Amino acid sequence: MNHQRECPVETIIQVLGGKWKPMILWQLIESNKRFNDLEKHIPDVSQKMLSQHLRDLEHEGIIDRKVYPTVPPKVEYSLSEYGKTLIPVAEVMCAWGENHNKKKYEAPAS
Amino acid sequence: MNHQRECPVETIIQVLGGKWKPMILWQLIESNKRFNDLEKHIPDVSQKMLSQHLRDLEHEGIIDRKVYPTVPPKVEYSLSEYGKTLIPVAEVMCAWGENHNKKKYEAPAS
DNA sequence: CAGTATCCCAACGGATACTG
DNA sequence: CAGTATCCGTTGGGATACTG
Repeated sequence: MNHQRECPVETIIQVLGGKWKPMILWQLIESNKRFNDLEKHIPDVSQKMLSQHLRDLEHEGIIDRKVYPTVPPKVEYSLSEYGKTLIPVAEVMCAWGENHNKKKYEAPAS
Repeated sequence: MNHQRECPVETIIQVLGGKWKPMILWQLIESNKRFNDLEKHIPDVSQKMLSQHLRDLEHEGIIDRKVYPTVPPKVEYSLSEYGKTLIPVAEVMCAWGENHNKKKYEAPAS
């Protein structure tokens, strides 16, 4: 591990750093979902940002997008095999974040 | 672990999500440093952002700031005990990011 | 040395309207 | 249904100048 210079903690922050990306991730870890499903499960997300974040994650290879050529169209999003490598990392991040929030709530030093 | 709604992956992304914060972290993991040292070791960071990020990290309890009341002033930054809990998390994030970058370089699919 | 203050630009994200 | 296009406000961050 190289801590001196180009350490790519930033990389994963960019991949997960959109406002709704972690939420999208958890949703797709839970089960494959259609665009509309994601909208319903993620309150307050706009179509624009949902669409944009989905394309970002797709381009990073994290999620798969399957289009069924029907009318009306059906599109299913799922976590890719590669995307599954993110799960343990996200769990670790999540655990730290949970503890951090708890700490802030208990001791509102700021 | 609760993956349905408020999962705090976002929390750690906020804590580490400034442009220079991961770099600052690695620097302070390596050794305690003064403001000027950090400037030297982090090329291209502006005084404004270095100062701002340091205060952010301090307020989150990640780093300690020790002022020596000398002339000229001397200020030493260090990783707090609590901040050290971030190290293993950052290592995991770093490892995934490193692999992700390598993958992109090998297979420039995009 | 270790910062602050100010100005400014670019990126992010929300609201709304439109489409194959 | 699953998006895209446009507009617009907010925030993040760079450049420069100044200070205890």
